[in-house]
Amino acid sequence: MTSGFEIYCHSHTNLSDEEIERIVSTAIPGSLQRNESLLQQGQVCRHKTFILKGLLRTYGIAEDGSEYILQFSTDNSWTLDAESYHLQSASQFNITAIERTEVLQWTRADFDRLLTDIPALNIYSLQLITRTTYTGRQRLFTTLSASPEEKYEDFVRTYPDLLARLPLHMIAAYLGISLKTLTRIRHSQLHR
Amino acid sequence: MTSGFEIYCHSHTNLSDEEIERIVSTAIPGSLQRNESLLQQGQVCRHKTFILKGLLRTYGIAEDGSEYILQFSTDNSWTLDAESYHLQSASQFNITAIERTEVLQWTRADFDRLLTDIPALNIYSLQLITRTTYTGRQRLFTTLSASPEEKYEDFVRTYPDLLARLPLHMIAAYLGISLKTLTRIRHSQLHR
DNA sequence: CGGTCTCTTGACGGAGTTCAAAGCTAGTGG
DNA sequence: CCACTAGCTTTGAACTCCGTCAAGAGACCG
Repeated sequence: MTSGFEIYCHSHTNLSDEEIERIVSTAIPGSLQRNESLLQQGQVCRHKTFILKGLLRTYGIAEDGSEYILQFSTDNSWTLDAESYHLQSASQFNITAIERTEVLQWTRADFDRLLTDIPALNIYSLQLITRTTYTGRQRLFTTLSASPEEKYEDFVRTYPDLLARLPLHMIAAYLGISLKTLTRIRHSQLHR
Repeated sequence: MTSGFEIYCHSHTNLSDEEIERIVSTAIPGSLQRNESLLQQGQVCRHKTFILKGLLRTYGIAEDGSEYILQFSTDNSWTLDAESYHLQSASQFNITAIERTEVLQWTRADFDRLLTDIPALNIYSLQLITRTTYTGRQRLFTTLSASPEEKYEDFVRTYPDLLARLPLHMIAAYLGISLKTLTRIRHSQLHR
């Protein structure tokens, strides 16, 4: 059986078939219902997760109880709370399924062993974390500098495919604006 | 001559004296006047930079010309535009000295060789980038969720030492609020 | 078909921004 | 060493955009 993960590895890494097979053999498959959580605030993030299909959000809860979304993760990408995973500390964030989601997971111990044994995986991991840093910077700059309208336009440009799969209030929670403002922007853009 | 860099390496890494010496021997020392730039928007970031003493800011310019600060970097820390450095692409950001600053720099080629040859340096680099990712997340969440007042309090808590070294308009540009609002907050906090 | 979730809209209030002016400070050059 | 200037900080007035509250219509799911 050739899974989506194997196809992904072939096109994004230099891993050999044997290496991929070894990686897959230690993976734990799982699936999440809509609204089911992969990780909750206060828990330790014990797995590295690859998303075969579906949609997750990583979010934190502000003091007043409102939700702010740091990241959406969809098909063929990785998700975890890096800090909690590496330090085995309590996570401040939640990761929850927006749609039914199929995942592969690795425990820290298993994945560390793979990293030690497979140099190509190590290189790929490094690329990944580097890219994460870039997009994070970009996101921070936009969040700081852009107006609500610019943020929305940027979101549409960057994630056109997500637009249809997300309720508006989550887009608002991602952009850091109120639902009201988001609706207002969308309304004003119709009349152009 | 034992430089601040060597002392730093001893306390923060597992590098041996010989390794440290090798690293230092390929470094290019430099110094920046107040307001002098290490990197300007559009240039390629050709060096990895360690700050011996001083204070730098990394910032971007929004479309309307205003400045937003992504990061302050001070004594015994590293700075660069990671994306520009790794991809040798044009940087979107500027890095400029706030105070007179003494640095050590390595070219990409030299540092890559060091990384290949010295495993302990590799491990340290990985820790560093991992920590960068954490703080970036934290920053994003605060930027999204906190009120201007909370942001300021958080800044004071996190960087008490920087407070005295920075003009207020830079703190405002870091927090993403107007100078006016920052003054108002500081004023209101006096009367408590 | 009933209920929950989602989206839109209106009225209102307020926090933050912009613009402008003026006092203060510190660094520079004569 | 002093005078001067440029940059820094504060403050005021007016405005505007965004958020909160509230209500209602529509869509989707069980």
